[in-house]
Amino acid sequence: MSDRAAKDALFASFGSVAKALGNGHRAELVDVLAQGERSVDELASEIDESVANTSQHLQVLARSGLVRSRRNGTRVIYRLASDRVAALWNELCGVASTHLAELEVLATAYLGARSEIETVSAEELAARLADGQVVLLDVRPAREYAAGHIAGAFPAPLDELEQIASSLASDKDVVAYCRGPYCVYADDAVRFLQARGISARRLDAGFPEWRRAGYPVALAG
Amino acid sequence: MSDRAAKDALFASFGSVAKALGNGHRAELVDVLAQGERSVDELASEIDESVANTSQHLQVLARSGLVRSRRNGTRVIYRLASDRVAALWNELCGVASTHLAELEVLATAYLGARSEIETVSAEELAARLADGQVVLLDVRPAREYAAGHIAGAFPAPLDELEQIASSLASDKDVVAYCRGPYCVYADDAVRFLQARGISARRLDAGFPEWRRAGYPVALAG
DNA sequence: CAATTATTCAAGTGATATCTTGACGATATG
DNA sequence: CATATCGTCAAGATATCACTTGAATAATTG
Repeated sequence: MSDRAAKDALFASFGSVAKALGNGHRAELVDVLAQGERSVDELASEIDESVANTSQHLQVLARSGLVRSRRNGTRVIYRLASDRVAALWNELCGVASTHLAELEVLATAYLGARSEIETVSAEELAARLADGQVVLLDVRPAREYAAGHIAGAFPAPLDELEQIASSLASDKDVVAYCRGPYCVYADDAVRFLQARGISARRLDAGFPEWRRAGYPVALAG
Repeated sequence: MSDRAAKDALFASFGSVAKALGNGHRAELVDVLAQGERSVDELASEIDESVANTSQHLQVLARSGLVRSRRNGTRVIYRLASDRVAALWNELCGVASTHLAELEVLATAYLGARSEIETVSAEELAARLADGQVVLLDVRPAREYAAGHIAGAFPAPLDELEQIASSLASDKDVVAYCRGPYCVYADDAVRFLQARGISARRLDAGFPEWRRAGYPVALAG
């Protein structure tokens, strides 16, 4: 093989990994899988696609090494190949939001105007958690909290937020977090709480980023 | 717009950035641009593609925000939009090499067996440079050295390596570096020096990674 | 202003991706 | 073993991608 052919093959191989992420549905699959492993069926309903199509997208991700699968009874469970994949996804989102002007428009269309939603950095949150002056709410679906959450966070899935809101001590800051910076859950929670007179902020990242940054977590099992 | 349509559009937009990297030629363009800005013409000959095709690939990269261009006389000069793009590319290569089994085969086909080529980490190199016990050779093309190099490195493009080799003091360690871990130049240089009885090692990264890691560099202008 | 150089554009062709549909395979359960 | 569930496979329609070719445009030079 000539040098050029070998070089082309090498770069095509790097490219194939990017190509695997280069589809909205597959990107969303990676985003969901960053929260924890899922069956094909669950993933399909999460991204609102058919099972057959979802399965095929998962196989594309698997062929490029980004995800792995195992069988559990009649189910096949997919997971990210490693934390590095989540880190890559995160970096990709960061680059996109930095350099792609249209992204802000699309994010606003999906998430709503965020001007009134204050954020907290991971660093600040870690410090305030240590002080015990903040109530931290994990507003993701219950199973994601169960799979792992920020140390000290309370489970507060959106459909239970009403009851939880009534029991919040008024002398503490409330912070909500969810899957990541482009997830609606925390925004929805903050707006909900603000509407009831509770001032709340959102963590500017999600659980996966928090964990990768080495801050304290509580993991399942 | 429904939530689902908005969400699809958002993730498709993230995916579009990955898609831009999801082609071997575009990946190679990003790899070259990580060394510094280049004209379309230069890039085309670097990746052995037609100018028209290269131009079109560059426009794909530009549309996804990964590169920018400016005109200089009759030439159009492209550059990476920011260091974050190089970091993303680096992370992508890392994930690919970690999770894609075929990559090792392809890398060996292009770079040759690396078993006899010892590497040095950036950390170790930085320490030994401070001691003054190492001769550091930048074996990239001259213009890349000129655009910026590791502080203390000597220019040693491959076609001048013969003369340089004869003037190397024998009481110092020799380390070569080039564009990155998948660049042949440093491997070729180490093999060349070894064949003349000079024991040499290669830096396990390239100049872009060194610079991003915050180690000392000398930049043009 | 004509000629030159560097780049982009537009059109066309073959290859690849995406999604749908219906059939098939694997595992568990009565 | 029959049946249900979950996932994958295979085939086909449509859209998009990659590359080539030749023409068009932009800036510079004589």
